[in-house]
Amino acid sequence: MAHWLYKSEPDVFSFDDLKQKGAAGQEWDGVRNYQARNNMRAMQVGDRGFFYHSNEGKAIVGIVEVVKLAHPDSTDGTGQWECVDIRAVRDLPKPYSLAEAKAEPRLKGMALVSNSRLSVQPVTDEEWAIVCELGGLEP
DNA sequence: GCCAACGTTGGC
DNA sequence: GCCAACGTTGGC
Repeated sequence: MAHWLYKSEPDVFSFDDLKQKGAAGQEWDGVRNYQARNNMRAMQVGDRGFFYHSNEGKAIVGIVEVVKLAHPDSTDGTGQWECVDIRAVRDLPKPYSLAEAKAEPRLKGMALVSNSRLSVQPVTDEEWAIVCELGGLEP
């Protein structure tokens, strides 16, 4: 099962906001970047991902799960943009900051560190395990 | 608030 | 199809 990372400015839409949406989750709309869209097209229902707060917080704060395959973005009039729906699974017990990720040699290749502008990123299994562990989750 | 990095646009 | 100009993102 593949892993992902979603970025959001908490001022606009935070992990708490996603938790409010409950089990049905939230359409991850508004993404207007081809790479990010392609990543979402590759997602399967049940794929887990990290939820990252940009600007304010700058940390991975929670775990999310894909609940609906990529479909046309309802906020898009052109039909060329798609998105998945995601739901909140749980908080990361210890939010894992960008500064920590940058200082962790094993995460040098992580997209969050090396390509910070991509809003929906793939996460390798190894990166997933490292961040979960350092974020205080049981293996 | 500044600016570097990146993606997109549009003229040629 | 190249590339300069522009807009946006996001860290600092």
